[in-house]
Parts: sequence; C-alpha cells; structure tokens
Amino acid sequence: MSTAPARPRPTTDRRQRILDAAGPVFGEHGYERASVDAIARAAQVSKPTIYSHFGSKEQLFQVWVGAVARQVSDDAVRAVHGLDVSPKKWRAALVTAATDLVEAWHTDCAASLARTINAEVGRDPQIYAVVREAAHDPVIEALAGRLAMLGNAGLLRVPDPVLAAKQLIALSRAELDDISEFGTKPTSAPVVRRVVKAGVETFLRAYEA
Amino acid sequence: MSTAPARPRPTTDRRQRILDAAGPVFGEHGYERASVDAIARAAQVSKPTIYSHFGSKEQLFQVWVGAVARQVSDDAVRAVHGLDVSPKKWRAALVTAATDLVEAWHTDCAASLARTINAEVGRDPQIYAVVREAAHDPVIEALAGRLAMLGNAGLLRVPDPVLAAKQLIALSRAELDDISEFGTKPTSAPVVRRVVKAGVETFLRAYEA
Amino acid sequence: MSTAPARPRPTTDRRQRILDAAGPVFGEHGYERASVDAIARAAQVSKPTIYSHFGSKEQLFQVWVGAVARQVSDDAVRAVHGLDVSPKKWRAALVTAATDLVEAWHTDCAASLARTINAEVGRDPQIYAVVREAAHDPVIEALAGRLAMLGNAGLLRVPDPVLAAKQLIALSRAELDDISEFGTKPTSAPVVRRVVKAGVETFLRAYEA
Amino acid sequence: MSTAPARPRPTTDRRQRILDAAGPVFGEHGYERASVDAIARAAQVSKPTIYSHFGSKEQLFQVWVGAVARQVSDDAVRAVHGLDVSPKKWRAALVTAATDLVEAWHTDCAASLARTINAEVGRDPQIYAVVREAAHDPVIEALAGRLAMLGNAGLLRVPDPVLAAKQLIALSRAELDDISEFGTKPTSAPVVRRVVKAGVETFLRAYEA
DNA sequence: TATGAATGAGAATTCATTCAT
DNA sequence: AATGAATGAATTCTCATTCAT
Repeated sequence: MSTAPARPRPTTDRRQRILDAAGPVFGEHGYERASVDAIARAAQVSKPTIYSHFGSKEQLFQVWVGAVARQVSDDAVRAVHGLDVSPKKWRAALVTAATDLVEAWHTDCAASLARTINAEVGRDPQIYAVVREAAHDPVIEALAGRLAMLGNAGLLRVPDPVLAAKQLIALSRAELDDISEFGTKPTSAPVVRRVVKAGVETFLRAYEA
Repeated sequence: MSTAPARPRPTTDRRQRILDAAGPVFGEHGYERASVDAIARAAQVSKPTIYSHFGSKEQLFQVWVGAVARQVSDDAVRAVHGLDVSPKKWRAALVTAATDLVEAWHTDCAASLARTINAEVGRDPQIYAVVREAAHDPVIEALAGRLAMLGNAGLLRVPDPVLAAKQLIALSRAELDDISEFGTKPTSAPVVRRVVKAGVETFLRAYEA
Repeated sequence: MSTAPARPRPTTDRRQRILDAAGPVFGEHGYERASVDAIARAAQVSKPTIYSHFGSKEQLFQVWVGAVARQVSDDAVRAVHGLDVSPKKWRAALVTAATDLVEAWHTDCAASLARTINAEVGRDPQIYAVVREAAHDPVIEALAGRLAMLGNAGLLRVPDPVLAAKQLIALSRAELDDISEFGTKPTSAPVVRRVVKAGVETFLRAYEA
Repeated sequence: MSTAPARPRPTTDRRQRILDAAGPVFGEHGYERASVDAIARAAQVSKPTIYSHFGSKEQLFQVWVGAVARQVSDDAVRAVHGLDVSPKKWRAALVTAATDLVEAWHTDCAASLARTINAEVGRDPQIYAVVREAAHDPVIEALAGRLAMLGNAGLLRVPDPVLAAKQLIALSRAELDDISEFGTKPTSAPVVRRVVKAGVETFLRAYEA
C-alpha cells in the first residue's frame, strides 16, 4: 500500500495508532500498571509523540474510554434496533437482541473497559459520566423505546419502560459474572445465549400482557 | 487526646489496626495507587511492621479482601436468615431481606471491595475465587434455600431456586449502579429500599404461584 | 545427652552455636548480604541474643574472622611442624607440608574467609591486622623456621628464610586460583598435590644447595 | 569553574561519566555497599539515567569490571611486549617487565577490581570468567610467549612456558600483599621494584639455563 | 512534528538495631 | 539471659513527564 521504504507506516494516522495500541495495554494491565512506555512501544511511536497528541496519560485514558464506550454503545444500540416487534417474531427477537446486547460488552476491549471503569471511577468520578453518556444511557433509551412499542402493541404490560429496560438487562446478565468468572474466562456464544434466555424468560413471565 | 505522650497504644493489636487502616486506603485508591506508606501512616505503624505481619502488599490486600468479603457475607446471610416465610409476612419480609442484602454491599468497606475486585481480578484471578467462596456462594445458597421454602409452601413457583436467587439479587440491584453512580455517591436508606422494592415486585410477578 | 524435653539444646553454649551458624552464612553471602536474621535462624536463636552476645553485626563478623583465622593458622602451622627435615625425607616432606598448608586454606570456612577478607578489607582495614596476626604471620614464621633448619643442615641455600617462606607459598599457590576458579569450584586433593608439587620443584631448583 | 551556571556539561557522554564515577564507588565500598545513588551523585547524573544506560546495578557492575579488566590487561600486555629478549638486556628487562606488569594491577581502579572480584565471585561466578578472559589469560599468554623466546634463545630452560609465566607472576607478587596491606596502603614505585626484583631473581635461579 | 535522553518523585522491600516483657 | 514485635534509614528500581535537537 505504501511505497515508503524505511519507516513502516509514516503516513498512517499516528493518533489512531496510539489509541489502538492503548486499548490492549490499558485493558490488560489497568490504568495504573499500564505504562506510557509500553503504549509507545506498542504503537511504535515515541513517548513525546503521545504527549503532544493527548497531553497526559490521564487524557489519553479518557479518550480511549470514550472511544470504546461509543463503540460498545453502537453495537448495543444496533442490537436493540434489530429487535423485530412483529407479533410473530418478537419473543425470539427479544432473546436475540438481549444476547447481542450482552455480547457487545464481551469484546476484549469492552470487557477491559468494564473492569477498568470500576477500578478508576473512585479516582476520577468524571469517567463515570463519560461512560454513562456514551454507552449506558443511549442503550437504555433505545431498549426502553422498543419495550414501549411492545407495550403499545399489547404484547407486554410496561408501565415504566426505562425500569423495564434496566431489569431486562439485569436479568440477562444475572448469571454472567458467575460463568465468565468476572470476565476473566472466555465464554462461548451458545452458553451466553442460554443464560440470557433464562433471564429473558423470567422477564417475560413478569411483564407479559 | 490521651495523656500518655510518647508511644500511644503499644498494646493495641497491631495486625487489626493495619487491616482497619488498609480498608479505606485500598478502597479509595485501588490496589495500585494505595501505597504501603499511606497504610502505615493511617495505621500509625511503621512499614516494616506491615511487612512482618503480612509479608507483602499483595498478601495484605488478599487478607483484607477476605476479611471484608466474610463480613459482607455474614451481614448478607444474616439478612437472608431473617426472612420470615410465614404466609402473612413473607412479601414484606422479602423486600426487607433484599434491601438488607443489598445494603450489606453498601458499607464503605464493601463498596470499596466491590470496585476493587473488578479492578484487580485481571491481575490476580485468585481474588475472584476468594470473594466467591467467602461472600458470593454462601449468600446465593442461603437465599436459594429460603426461596425453595417459599416454593414448598406453595407461595412461589421456583423450579430452579439458585437461578431465582441470582435473579432476585440482579433485579434488586438493577437500578443501584445508576443512582449510586457506581458506588461513588452515598445513597439514603429509603431510596435504596424503594428501588429494591421495584425489583422485588418484578420478581414476584414472575415467580408468584 | 540432655534430658531437657521441649527446647532442643537449651544448655548448649549459645555463643558457640551462633558462631557456628555465622560461618556458612558469612561465607556464602559475604558480609553485606549475610543478614543477622539468617544467622539467628540458622543458630535457632533470636536476634537480640546475638546482639547481647556480640554487640553488633560487625563485631560478630570480626570474632568469626578471628576464629576461622586461628583455626586455619593452627592447621597450617601443624602442617609445617610436621615437616620432617631429615636428609632422607625432607624433599617429599616439603611437598606434603606445602600441600597440607595450602589445603588448610581450602576448608569451606577458610575459603569463605579468604574471599571475605578481600571484600571487607576496604571497609574495615583492621580486619587485615586481625587475619595477619592470627593466621598469616605465624605460618610464615613457622615455615621460615623450618627452611632455616634445612639451610643449616646444608640442604638448601636460604639467605632470607622469611622471603623464602613467602616465595614457597606463592609458588605452591601459583596455579590454584586458576584451577579452583577463585575458590568457587571444589578441587580434589590429588590435583592440589600435583600443582603444589610443581611449585615446590621450582622452589627447589632455585634454593637447593 | 566554567561560567555556564545551570546544567554543567549536557553534551558530555553520560555513559562514560557514569562508568568513571562507578569505579571509585565500587572500588572503595564493594558491590553491595556501593549504592546506585552514590554513583549517580558522583557522576552528576540522575538515577534513571544510570538505569536507562545499564539496566541494573548488576549490569553496570559487570560493564565496569569488564572495562577495568581490559585496561589492566592492555597495560600488562604492553609491559610484557616491552620485554627486550636480546641477550644483553633481557635480565634487566625481565625485572622491568615484571614490575610494570605488577604495577598494572596497582592503579586505583585495578586494585579496587582485584579486591572486588574476590568478594563477588561467590555471588556471581560469571564475573570470574569475565576477568579471566579479559585480563588474566591474555597476560599469561603473552608472558608465556616471551619466556618461550628466552628458552629458544638458550637463555632459560623453560619446559612449560605457561607454568613458568604463572610462577614468575606469583614470585613477583609474593611480598606485595604484605607490604601494600592487601592493596589498602599505597606503595611507592621503588619499593615495588625492589620486591619484584627479589622475586625475579628467585625465578632466574630456578629457570636459568 | 517526532524523538533520544534526561529527570524528580515515589514505589515496594529489606536491614541492623532496640524496646517491653 | 532470652525473645517477639517494632522501627528509622536506606536500598533498588519505575514512572510520568519534559528538554534539546
């Protein structure tokens, strides 16, 4: 793709390279143990370059958090929007949507993010706002919207769609930390689908019209 | 504050003082940012004393995790055992038990622990096992037992009590991270009770006989 | 030997136990790396006991150095005194004596001492005096005396017996550091005898009447 | 001394400055007591600079040992190569060469090294190999070569030149530890020459043709 | 803009030594 | 005389950050 001989990809957007490299490092080691040195090495960039682009380790971290949160959010919202509310398919679609939504948090990056948030929210509460705005609220909103549709269609009884959305997610995840051992063990898609399904079924028993 | 000037309390049990001091430090700063220096200062103890008692920062951390986990577990199990399964009171008792159980995780120490676990489980997976054995499993067991009693009494339909227990907890906590902002903001007891009640009601709709 | 049941040997002379334990520790690790803790553990004694007996690590070290030096000196002087100066046997006896003398420095303890002296003489020049008086001078004296006898007997031409003694030792040891790799590798007695013999032969060519 | 006030010599080669500063510190205090802090102070360099250049205290030490060993070796080999083997001058030249060779080990740096080797060879046997290859073997080789020449010229009887070289050195040094008190006291050149001469004379009596 | 080289601040850990018992 | 428990001081080493080029 490039004709430049010596240096590998001098034209590639350095900013992005740094972010891509930061992901695994932050994810595996957490904020504190992740050294700017390691990120610079992984990005094949010198440390000052990182500082000129992001200002500080903290800011680099926040940008990364925002980026991953947005990506997770996109995946999750897409999953919700794929929820078919037609009378014939909505039950299966609900399981599928919940599964996809849960799996959006099971990317390597996203799992790292989830763990890291908990770790760092004490130090920097602002991070909570970032993730909430970028990832959490939009998903709840989208899911609440679909549940409201199902309510309007007389398929569910949903007096408080936002609460219902939160509960649906909570039920879908109820067994997940157990089987994935807090995200440290990989979990196969069929297993995830099965435990999510159990949660959705409980949800349906509670909310079905 | 006391009149003894030089060495304050030489007879006090040092080990406990260290553990007590370690809690807030680990909780507020996380494992990495928590410095042994800070813990020593907080415990009014010298650093070598910490090392002679616990061997390393890591081991001190694990002992602290274990201690808090056990305490949380005790509180939570006590809450579950207080659940009155008599036909007249069980509904209110379920809300109370779920609330107490959730609040057992809202001590300062426990909240710190919850956040820290997520943060450090990647670095040291063993920590997951410690918490699971000390705190998670016994609570699930106890709660599953009570739900099974309610099932036997014909009050609930509970084919899988363990699953039901996990779901009851998940529903009780469904709104908690939102309102406590991941445990960074204190939350008043009435508020907690209200959101837990919403979760329990959904649970009942799904499981009532 | 003892009837005391619980504690192993409470009556045994603690001072000696400490010295016996200090030897290997100082020898293997050198003065700096040898920790008083390790010595106390090896001697099955508490640290304060060491301090009450010896005052400080430094003083313990000097006592140990003196003890080993004296022992080496005794062995070496014994070897020299065993030197038969009769006209028929003196040649073979000279090789034997030189070998024994050299081997007196090849005990575990003595080798440790030799290495340690070099290490610590810069820090504490007094140690040189200790070893010199305890071990070096008496041996040179004794050997010079025997060589003088051989001179008086007309078997050697020894105008300066002290110089001759130093040269005999130097020649006997000429190859030793090479083959024992500075005392780190064990060396079999026959090998030692052979290289010492080579040195003694050169000595004889230079000094024979 | 210069008028530039703030940062003294930023262009000076840091690596060399560190090595130069490490010499006296290692030499006077030995490996263990030599603190990286002290070396950094002496080199007017910050600690991390040392670590970025050498990786660890241990590696810095080894580099220093290697450097000094090479320098000693160069001086000593030069001394040997200056040995004039012509029938008229070789006797005096032998004394001169032996003296220079011995004095090559009496630089401040070299004396430090000699002491330090003994001290640390127990901890890290590899150091023995470093010194042997860098300093010991080349000198023995060179001296053995010259002695063989003298043998071929019929001036000496040297069946085993390597052994003879070792013995010549041993004899030259026979009195040195005594008068320099293990290298702790400075010794004037004439004194060194005198004691070396005594050794060489004994060597000649043994080996002269 | 990108970097190699440098640094101040602070991390965990160990040690010789000393009380109180 | 002997000890368990404590500590001040020092150790090696790492990190985020910044110059000079």
